[in-house]
Amino acid sequence: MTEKKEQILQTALRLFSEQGYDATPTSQIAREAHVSEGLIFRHFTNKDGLMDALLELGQEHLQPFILDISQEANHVMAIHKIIDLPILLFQQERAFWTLQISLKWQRRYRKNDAGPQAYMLPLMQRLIVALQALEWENPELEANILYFTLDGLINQLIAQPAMGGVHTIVALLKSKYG
Amino acid sequence: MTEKKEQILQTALRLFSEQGYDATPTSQIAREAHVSEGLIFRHFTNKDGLMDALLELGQEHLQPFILDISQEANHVMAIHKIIDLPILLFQQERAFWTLQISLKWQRRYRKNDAGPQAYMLPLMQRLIVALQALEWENPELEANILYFTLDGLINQLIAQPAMGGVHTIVALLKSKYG
DNA sequence: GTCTATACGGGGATAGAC
DNA sequence: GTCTATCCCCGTATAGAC
Repeated sequence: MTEKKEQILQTALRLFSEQGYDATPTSQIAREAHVSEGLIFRHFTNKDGLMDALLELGQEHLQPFILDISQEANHVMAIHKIIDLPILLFQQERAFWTLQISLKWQRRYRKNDAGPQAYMLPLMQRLIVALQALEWENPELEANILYFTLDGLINQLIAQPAMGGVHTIVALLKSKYG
Repeated sequence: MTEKKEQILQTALRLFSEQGYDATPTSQIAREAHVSEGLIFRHFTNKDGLMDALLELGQEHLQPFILDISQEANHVMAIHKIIDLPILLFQQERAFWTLQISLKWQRRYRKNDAGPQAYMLPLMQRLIVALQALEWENPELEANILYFTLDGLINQLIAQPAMGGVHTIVALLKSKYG
């Protein structure tokens, strides 16, 4: 991975997440990455290829978190880690997340229909198991509800980054589950 | 409002919500609305004007629901009506909602930063009052959490319309609040 | 109100030199 | 690996006839 190639990825990630995929011309990416436009196509074939590369990178960055939670033996800890995930990811990989989430709504990229929430499935499984173990009455439904809540939370974080009181909300949420 | 103008609006709403704003050329709108491309610009000045018209229409369609809930005197009923709103809106105004929500992620349309969730504020206010009256410990935080949950729910509905078990989830959610 | 024809610019992508 | 120059299409928008 050359420095220029990396620069392209980084710039594209920023611009795609800020402006959207369709609204970001390759010329702008090239300009802000201090790179010739042709180089983008040398490295990534076409604009779609550039996006694909970004999504793969995002997946890789996400893996450790998923793995850690899936393997967490303590049920309450597992739930709390899942609740913490939105803020954690947002702090560390904000642009990646904005991109992933906004992609859900840019239907051109339907090929990733399996993607956007597919990586969440292991977490859902772990969550259901935890709620069962803690003897909740409707583990599946409750898992769904919590999932929605966290989805709403991360959406809010992305839409309004300076949002205050997030940690209070997360704390209250944790207290509800164990 | 002539028939052709209405046809343009309807077609644009469908295509914008299915494909996104940037990914939908005016030529396609014209073709599928069985209208000349020039007519779109006669009526709406430019593509942005067309979008603005759609957003305004969406607002108008939403008003009755907001008003009804804001004026609901019974606290538990108010909460339940708010919980019902996502499914209700989704059934009646699916395309409008897909458009509104996807707009949040198509940053080109930032001028509506006040819009996307601004119309939810009255509901949040009503929700906080209701939770206070029902003597919940942290009305504001709880209102936030419920708001996130409903946001996640409507997102899920839009992303996966055939989703089963929605009503069970809504029922469980209602039982939690009164 | 509506259509046809057309202008104009910008977008993605390629060729070829270094 | 990288840049410059260039192509071509398609998207938005306008002009003018009916």
